[in-house]
Amino acid sequence: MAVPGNAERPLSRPRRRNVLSHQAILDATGQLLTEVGYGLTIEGVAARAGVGKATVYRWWPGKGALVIEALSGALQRVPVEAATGDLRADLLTAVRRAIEIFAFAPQNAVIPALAADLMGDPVLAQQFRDQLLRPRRSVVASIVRAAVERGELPAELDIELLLDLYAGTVFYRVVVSGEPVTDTLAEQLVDLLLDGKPPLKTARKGEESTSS
Amino acid sequence: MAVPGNAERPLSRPRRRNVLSHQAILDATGQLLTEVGYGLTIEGVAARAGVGKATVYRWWPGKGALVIEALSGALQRVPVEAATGDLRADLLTAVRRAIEIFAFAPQNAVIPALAADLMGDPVLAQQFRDQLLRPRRSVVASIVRAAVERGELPAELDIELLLDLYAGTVFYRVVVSGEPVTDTLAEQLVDLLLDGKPPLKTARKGEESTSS
Amino acid sequence: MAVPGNAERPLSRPRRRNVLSHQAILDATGQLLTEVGYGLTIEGVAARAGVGKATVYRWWPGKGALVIEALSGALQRVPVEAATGDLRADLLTAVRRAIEIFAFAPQNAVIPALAADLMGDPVLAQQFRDQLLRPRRSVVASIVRAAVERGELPAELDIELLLDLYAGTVFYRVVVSGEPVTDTLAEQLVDLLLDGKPPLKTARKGEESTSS
Amino acid sequence: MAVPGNAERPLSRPRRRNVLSHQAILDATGQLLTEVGYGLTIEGVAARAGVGKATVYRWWPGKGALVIEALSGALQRVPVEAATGDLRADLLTAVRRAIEIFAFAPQNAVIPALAADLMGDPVLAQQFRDQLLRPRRSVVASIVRAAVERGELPAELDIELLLDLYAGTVFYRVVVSGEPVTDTLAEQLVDLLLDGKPPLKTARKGEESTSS
DNA sequence: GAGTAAACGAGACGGTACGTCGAGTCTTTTC
DNA sequence: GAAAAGACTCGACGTACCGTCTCGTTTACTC
Repeated sequence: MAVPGNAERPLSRPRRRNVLSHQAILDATGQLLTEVGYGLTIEGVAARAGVGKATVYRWWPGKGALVIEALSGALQRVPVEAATGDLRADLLTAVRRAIEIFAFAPQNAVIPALAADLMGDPVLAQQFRDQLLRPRRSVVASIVRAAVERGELPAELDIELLLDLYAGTVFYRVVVSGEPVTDTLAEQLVDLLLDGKPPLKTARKGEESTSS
Repeated sequence: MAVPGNAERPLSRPRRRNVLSHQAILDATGQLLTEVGYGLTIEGVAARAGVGKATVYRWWPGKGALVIEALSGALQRVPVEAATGDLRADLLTAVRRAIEIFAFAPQNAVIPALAADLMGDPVLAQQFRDQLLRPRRSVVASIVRAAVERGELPAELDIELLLDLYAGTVFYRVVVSGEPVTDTLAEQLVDLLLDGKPPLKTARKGEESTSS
Repeated sequence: MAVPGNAERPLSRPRRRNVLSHQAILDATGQLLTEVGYGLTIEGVAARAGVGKATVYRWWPGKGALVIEALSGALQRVPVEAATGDLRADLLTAVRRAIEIFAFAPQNAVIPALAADLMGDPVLAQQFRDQLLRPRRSVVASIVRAAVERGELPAELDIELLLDLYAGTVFYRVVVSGEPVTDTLAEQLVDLLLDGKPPLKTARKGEESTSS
Repeated sequence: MAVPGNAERPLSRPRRRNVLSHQAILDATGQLLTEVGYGLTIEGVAARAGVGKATVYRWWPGKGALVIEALSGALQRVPVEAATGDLRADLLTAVRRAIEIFAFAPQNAVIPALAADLMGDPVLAQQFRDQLLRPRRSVVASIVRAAVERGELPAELDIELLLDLYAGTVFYRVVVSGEPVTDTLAEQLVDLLLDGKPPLKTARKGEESTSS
């Protein structure tokens, strides 16, 4: 692959960047995301990071890309819970995780705002899906795929759609319909996806609601 | 419509609003929504409507409320397709309708952007749900409720969740995951919701994709 | 002239402007001119005046026009010394005045910098000449013209050139050649202009020098 | 040069001694002076010269010094017209030369801008006068001095002032008063300086005007 | 049908942030 | 060991909108 002898030399573009500034910008972005959400400004990030605005613009085309990279960094520092091998339990964990992220995490308002920006910028959308979405989806996808291989689920299962079903429902409740998001919801979703059981208005257990 | 005499007399307050300006503002908002989307500005609306900015602010607290009212007006001018009584067919129509709105309508990017604004403004969220969401949901809800009463669906069916399931999945595909939104998706969703059939990667028919 | 009945209606452009802001901007400009000279910034002027930048740009196209107007206001507050009727004395006063302005006034560096900007902006040049230059020149011109009418100077005297001769010499010494500007210079110039006496290296009296 | 045997290696890289870079910088400065005038930037010069900004700053303290040196180089390549020995003719030539430089040369706007910078920087002023001004002035000064020695002009003539008189008048007309600069002006100036004739509004011959 | 008070168009106001440019300094890489 | 390349902080640019606030001017309700 590489030319023998000087394999480490990046011939095309060395692109020297100041690692300290770079990290300070991402840290400042992370802080401001929790403080003011997606309404943060590049000017504010630069000031917080002790950096010139131009330095931010040199490396990121805009707020969206910057936020995605900052979230991506935070994401990688969150450990992935190990799969137990129990499909129902693992899927329930995944749904609860989605509920946690979309409904209760402190910066849960960031994702909808960011998502809205994706609609008009395919490049940004690609970056978002590659850096933020795919890593998380692939964790659940491999759990489901293993179950398929064990014969617990149909061979032709549309795994991507399964993922969209539970994540989309939770997301939509939080962002659009405002219906309550409780742990019962997680169970209803798993029952539907694994057993085809239609969602019933059974007695609810936890009654946490979004409401924010 | 107007009762001759004093039909337009507001009961409580001498709300002497200029009906022409009011409508001009809503019209301008509608035009700008299709032209530049949710990125429209109050300044632009006022200019387009031939109206002072203060007149806009006098009647609407901000961009969100204005857009909701404009969309609501447009919504009322769209006729509701009659229910056939065939549950599967009517539900399929509803899903296709959601796909149409979220994925293919010219201003489909408006809803996510507006939704993002709802996260930080409960009053606006209430307005959105009352004026835009509930009317559409109640159409489908009554279709489903009729089927429940006919015994075609379980008595305890969680209708709200059913609505969130298909709408959320479509919305999430368009806005977040970017997975393709095709007519096959509509059939998969209906199969799952009515028959509990897990979504399979069967041969797809229509292969329209979102692409935006 | 005006249509009877509504004579007071300004038909063209009323152009409401906030007099307080307007004056605060000019005052701030004047202060900053003495403090930092022509290197002042619009941003600094706006901040000092407690005004938004846009307000400055609304009424002035740029730094040059703003500075001219500020200087013009200051100029009008300086009383014009009365002509004595003694041509030599009055002209000497005028030359000394030019020396004062170009060589010793606190903001004497402003005029050259401003003048340099005039070279590329005919509109600004016109404004400068109308508002700053002409008022001062016309004072001296009328003194000289009176002397012409009394027969003390030739009827065909090129008064404009006379003005350029002494002002230009002083200006050039200060700005370009750096030669000393003393009171002897004033006398040499008057001797040359009134009597045609060539400038001699006579014993100098005052030996003030520019040097700044 | 230093290394024996392969002294002819200038083609490999813009390397080594300053000579190549140095000249490239001066050339680029000259080009940009004619293209954009004194508004050129160090960044632009460096880019045009194919040189890093730091290289420019290593050898020149700023834009002013760089421009002076570039102009000085150009000046030396202009041949000095020989003196005829006819004082009036030679002086007329000198005045016309000043008119040419200040009013009609393509970069005539450079000198005022540069001059404005001199006001705040005595070191730069000294450099300007040594490298640009003195060479030209000494040419005319020696012509006049020769006439003094021949007895054609008074022994005590203040030659420096004479130079400032005509150069300053021309400069001032172009930069400040905007009065027309024609060939008649040259004759009026010479008449005044040599014969003490006051400037008259005689019929003008050439009516070229500055207009810039 | 006159008086009057609101709502109106127009747009100026103090602000915030935008994204760009250049200054002058500093660091890394290359020859 | 000089210098190319260019990243860095800083500050100002001129623009766009924000939401508030006068201005006179309609208008249409009240008396």
